[in-house]
Amino acid sequence: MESLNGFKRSDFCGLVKSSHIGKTLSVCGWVQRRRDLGQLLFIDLRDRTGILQLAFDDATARDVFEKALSVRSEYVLAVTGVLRERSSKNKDLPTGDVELEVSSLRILAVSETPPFEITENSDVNDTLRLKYRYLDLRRPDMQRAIALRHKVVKIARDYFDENGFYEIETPILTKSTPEGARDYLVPSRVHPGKFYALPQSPQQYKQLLMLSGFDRYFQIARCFRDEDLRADRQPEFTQIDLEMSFVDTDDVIAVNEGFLKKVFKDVLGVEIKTPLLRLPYSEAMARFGSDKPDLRFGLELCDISDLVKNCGFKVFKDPVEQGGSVRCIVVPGGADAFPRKQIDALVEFVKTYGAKGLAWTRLGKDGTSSSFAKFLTDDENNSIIARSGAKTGDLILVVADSRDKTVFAALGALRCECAKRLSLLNKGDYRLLWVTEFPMFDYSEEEGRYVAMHHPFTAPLDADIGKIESDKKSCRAKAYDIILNGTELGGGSIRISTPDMQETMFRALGLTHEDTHARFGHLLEAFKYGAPPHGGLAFGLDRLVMLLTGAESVRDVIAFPKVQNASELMTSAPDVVDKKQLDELFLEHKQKSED
RNA sequence: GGCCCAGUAGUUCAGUUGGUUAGAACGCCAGCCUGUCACGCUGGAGGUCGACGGUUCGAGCCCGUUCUGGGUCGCCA
Repeated sequence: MESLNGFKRSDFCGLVKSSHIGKTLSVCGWVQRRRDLGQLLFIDLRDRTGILQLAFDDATARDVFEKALSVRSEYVLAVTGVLRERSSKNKDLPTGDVELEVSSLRILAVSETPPFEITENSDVNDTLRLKYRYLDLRRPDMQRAIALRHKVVKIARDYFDENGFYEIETPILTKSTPEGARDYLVPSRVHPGKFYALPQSPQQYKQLLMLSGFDRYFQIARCFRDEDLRADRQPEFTQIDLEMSFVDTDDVIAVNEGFLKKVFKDVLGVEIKTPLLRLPYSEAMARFGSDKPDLRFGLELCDISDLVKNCGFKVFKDPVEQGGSVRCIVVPGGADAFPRKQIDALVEFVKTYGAKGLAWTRLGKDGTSSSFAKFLTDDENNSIIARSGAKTGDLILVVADSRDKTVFAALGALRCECAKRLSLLNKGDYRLLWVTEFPMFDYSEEEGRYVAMHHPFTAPLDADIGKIESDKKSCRAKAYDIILNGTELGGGSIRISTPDMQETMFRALGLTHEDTHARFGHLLEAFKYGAPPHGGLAFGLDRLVMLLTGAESVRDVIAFPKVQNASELMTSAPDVVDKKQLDELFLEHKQKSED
């Protein structure tokens, strides 16, 4: 192996231009491919910018040529030579007009044959990719994703700086709070038996920074939640987190629309029209069955409860009587697009969302078939078709349930599934919107009480202040989510900024005075000293980058992600630790408490 | 915690009704080759069919359990 020994890189491989022809260049990188023609040898050298062809000629530089013969895939080279025009050009390569005639070759590192080829969009299974993540990251598409992620972070820093935000770090070792996700806990050595929690978000700290008078804060914040993973959910993730003083909903929305506009322009060259659409939560649910609607296609929900509330079909009639609803979507052309077998699959699909079944009517060109028409009168059937706007060739899909929540969940998911099956989702189509006026409270079946839908520091709508304790069900919050193509990109709220209101909120959540003060005493105490009205928002950086790159999982835009069981395949974290480490944390505590 | 999908050579996959010695492509190794660029040609090496158990005269294939990875429901203020 050789050292650099005075070698200085003059250029990156992928950035070499035809205008450099005749100049002596020095480049370094990894061997992508070797083509041995006998007395002529080509090596494609790769760095993060791209590929440059190196040429070795036995006749003109025998020593270098013979050295080059030993080179294999992924060896690390530093070479110097004169750039020359190729006799035959490669149109597929940005540097395809030129090649480097190598006069000096240093082999800086050898490499074993990698367990998979380092190529664009390689189709290797995730286990292997993640075990050798450092090799996976060499692939050009991964390099681009990570570079794009850097660019988004850079835009965030520049944009929020230009708009008067300070970047301020908040602690990683912090205090566990109830409400919300499971915390990751870190045992304290100095305080045996006590634990830090890793932050689920910097929520309380950023609010306190507003109280401290910093006016505008942002942070590229690592957050931790000990919950099960999904394609768009990692236990450890990054937020672009921000908070502003003396603002209401419109102010927070405006500054963040500016940020999104800039990101889309600078990263994708896409012009986003602002102000963005805003949908109240209730309308989003009624029209799309979701608080994160995908607006790239229609298939809107239609409420037919009133048309079937007196019908003879118990499956429709009973849910309406029990306070639920009957709703449908119309799939244009669905009568032909979805044969019986596919409809059966859709029936199974909605069951995973708790629906008991899926009723349907196919308005085929050669006649109508239906799973429920025979139970209704002609008038009832016709009124459903009229209300839904279904035409010949369409398919009507109906979900009935005694709980609206289930109807929305099933139909909301079903409309996305149908869109996917009909290929209605166009790449390059970016539909952003705000969902606003979320309910303040959500009833938790598990806990048998109302919990904060957003978090307990969220302020109610001015019009609903009186409902916090008296009418939880219809009390709305100054909370807003930013949605892109059916994915929640971020969310935030205007916060409660007076101790009275905060105490009222905790009381409404059924927390005792003792609980409240043990867990949030610092916040309540702080609010006594003059908090400005404030609010903010946090973007999921991973999700934003995922959508910008077109990746299907946040794993593809995180350098070292975790797998579904929250372990990391490369390092095998989490892992057992030495007994000595454990004893320091727990044994001494145990002995003390036994004394 | 539930449901669904996948696991065969280094990689991506094929493998018929359960039947002789498990195949292909790429990669790897060797030889030949002066204009390749997914170089080409010739030859070669390479397999605990994820693991364990069962059914069977016989299992990559059928059954059970389990492990690993993925998707998803619950969960994720």
